[in-house]
Amino acid sequence: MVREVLAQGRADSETELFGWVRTARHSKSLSFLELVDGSCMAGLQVVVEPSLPGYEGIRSLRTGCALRVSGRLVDSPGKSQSVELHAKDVELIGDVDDDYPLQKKRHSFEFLRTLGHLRFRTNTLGAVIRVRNSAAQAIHRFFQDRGFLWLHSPIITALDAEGAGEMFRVSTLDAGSPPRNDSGEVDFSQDFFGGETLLTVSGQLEAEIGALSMGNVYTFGPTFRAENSNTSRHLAEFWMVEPEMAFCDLDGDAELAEDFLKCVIRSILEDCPEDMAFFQQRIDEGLMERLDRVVSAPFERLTYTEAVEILEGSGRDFEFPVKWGVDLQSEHERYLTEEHVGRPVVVTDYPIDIKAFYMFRNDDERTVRAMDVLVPGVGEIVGGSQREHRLEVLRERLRHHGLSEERYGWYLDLRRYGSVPHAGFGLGFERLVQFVTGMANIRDVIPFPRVPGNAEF
RNA sequence: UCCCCGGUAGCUCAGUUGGCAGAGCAAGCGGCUGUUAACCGCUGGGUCGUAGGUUCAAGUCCUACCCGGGGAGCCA
Repeated sequence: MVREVLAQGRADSETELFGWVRTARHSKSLSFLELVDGSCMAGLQVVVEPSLPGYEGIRSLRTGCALRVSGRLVDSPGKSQSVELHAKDVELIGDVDDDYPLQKKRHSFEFLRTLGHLRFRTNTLGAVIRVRNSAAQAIHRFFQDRGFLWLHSPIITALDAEGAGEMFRVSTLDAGSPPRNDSGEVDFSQDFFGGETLLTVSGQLEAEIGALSMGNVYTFGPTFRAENSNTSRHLAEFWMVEPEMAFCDLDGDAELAEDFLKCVIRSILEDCPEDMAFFQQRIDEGLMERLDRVVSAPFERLTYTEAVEILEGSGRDFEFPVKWGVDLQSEHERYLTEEHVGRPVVVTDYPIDIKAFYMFRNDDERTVRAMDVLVPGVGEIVGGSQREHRLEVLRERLRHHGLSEERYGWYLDLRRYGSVPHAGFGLGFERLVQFVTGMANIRDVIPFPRVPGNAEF
């Protein structure tokens, strides 16, 4: 691979490589081919002399051609690379038609999104895919090092996770004329699973089952929301990381979230220095400084009540006025993390009426032990809470939300049989990749974005 | 779903008060003694998003629709 050759290639060694031409420069007496293979940002410069048999064919090579190249690695007299390959044999494996749409110039991300099968070949998407890979590995390593078990929560589910979002239905019924019951409603008892099933919006409830049996667990897999969201921060299919810890309160949860973000970011910086340098240089000038502030300083901790006081005292004229009891808007979160502290902020203890039924009720009975981690540029990257583990309080909360005890029977069972305080959070994997790379649009940090109106491939 | 902006050559864009459709890059051909998004010359390349309308005349003005982007809401 190019990565190996550049990292450890010794001058005067023989080597063979497979890859694609990124750029080809021909002069009268020489041809220069930049060969890339996806293993790293940089390409290897291949120098071809006219004395090589078949040199006429080399002159028609251009961006996109697939090649096998063998030759001798030598110190490069050029400025932009330390070694280069002097070709002894060049085989054209796959030619490109002359309407190849990728050029050796900057393309807009909008245009590249229309070429979902070719955009992987660009510097930026290549770097994103490598950083994404590195981030996924770092996430597993973080949890594995701490004894968390990877729990494979189901993708097809009958739970709606209490209104986390609109859901996609999974069904094998005839969409044109589904069976109906006496009252004219679709009869899902005749469906594949004998009942209505949906794509998961969260593995949290299943993770609680895991945590209350195995201690510390995490889920890491695809998640689906059928919301008609058209923003640079939302996908209909995205990956989510959801740790859940038994014998743990919100403080432990917030601590884990902070350690987690710092560890994963450090790991990526170490693992992908070239890709990160590219993002700093071409995508976001403030990237490294921002990431440094994340890994080097403690996150700010604020209660919701304190956050509201800060916002009220800011002298800012927000579009949505701040008032205790209403949820923080994007502009409020931005002000807190980007301007007030300039680092990630953990906001805790939100009003009970704007949060889900399963969150632990504080003694004041008007707030719950919920937290959001806000980061500059992206906003909410983590949302979590300590869960309500007290049977009677949970029953009361269910009643208050108009939810039936029968439906949540198994959830109540977990509180009847050896219940313990437990807590967890959900992290949007693509939002993490966005934050780490500085990419503006979430559609450019996932290989195959699914958004309203588009699910190509 | 709502608000704002945009759609002109393969790509990135310019196009003035309504008056002959433009540039750079890419492609094709030629040149160039080691290039770095190489460079230099020449050539080809257009249903101006779609459908209507106003006008002697529409890329330009009006209406509707489609698509894209930014912001908001929903959230991760």
